[in-house]
Amino acid sequence: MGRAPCCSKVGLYRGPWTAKEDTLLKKYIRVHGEGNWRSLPKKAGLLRCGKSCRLRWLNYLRPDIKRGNITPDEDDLIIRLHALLGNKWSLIAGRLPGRTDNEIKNYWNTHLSKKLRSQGTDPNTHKKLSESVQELKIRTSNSIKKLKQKSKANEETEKPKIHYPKPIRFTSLSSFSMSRNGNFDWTTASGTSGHEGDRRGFGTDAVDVVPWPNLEDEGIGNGNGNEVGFRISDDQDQDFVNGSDLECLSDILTCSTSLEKLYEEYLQLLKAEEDQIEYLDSFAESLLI
DNA sequence: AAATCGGACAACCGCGACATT
DNA sequence: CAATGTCGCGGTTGTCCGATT
Repeated sequence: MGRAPCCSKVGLYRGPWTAKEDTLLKKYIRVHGEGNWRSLPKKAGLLRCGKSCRLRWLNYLRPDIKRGNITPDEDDLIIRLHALLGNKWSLIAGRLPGRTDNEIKNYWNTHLSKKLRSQGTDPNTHKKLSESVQELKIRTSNSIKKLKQKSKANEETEKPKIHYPKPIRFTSLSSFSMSRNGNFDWTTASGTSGHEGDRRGFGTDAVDVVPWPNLEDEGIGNGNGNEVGFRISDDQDQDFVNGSDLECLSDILTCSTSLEKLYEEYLQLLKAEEDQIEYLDSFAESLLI
């Protein structure tokens, strides 16, 4: 249950601080020191709430504040610390003398997150965006392989059926993103490719591909519980029993061979990074002590 | 020259943690 | 132990200002 906002009191100023207010605040703190923010405004002759005074002092008036000109070294440090600590701006600021949490937060939101994105890195997870996409592609091809096997089995046991093409509903792989907690963001996955006109990869065939977060249930996942992939929805399985569907799949499966190679390389990279992650973990612990 | 847009950053707000009564 | 007060944090909003149309 939240308390009433302290700045809603009638008669208190809000918005940008004037030079006069700054002077009053600095003068008061120089004499009496920081703290007692609740009573400070009254004593200092300011018509501001204590929170506002505290913020103004910590983020702007404090004498030891460095302003602007964040160096490439600081850039790098912020990125590394963010990778370790997440949005713990005060902790990050604590490692950067003269920088405030607010400044770092703003700098992150306006500069660094864009910089990382432009480098193909997810600013929330610090993982390569292409890796996320690659993983999804691999899982898709695995799903299709399974489906192909299933279709073959069906062919052997059932008479061929004629199925008319249905409009495709295939979500664009390139539009996935990772959320802060490491899950994929499916809300962005429909978008432009969700309409009937977009039939990339599957020709005119009817495939309804839906998010499939529980790959482990099918023995496909690697057991870490964080995987997301595709499955072809059950009610569409029958659409794959005719030959034309499988022809379309062959292109994808050819592609999946090279994806398997890429996946091998990816696993090797992961292995190589394990040592580095171990080092970073111990570094993070040292920061939090 | 005016309008619009977008980046940068200061300031606000809600809430949780902790301290005090 | 519960109620209340204070502080600090992180997310969001508002405003300023330069660039672009």
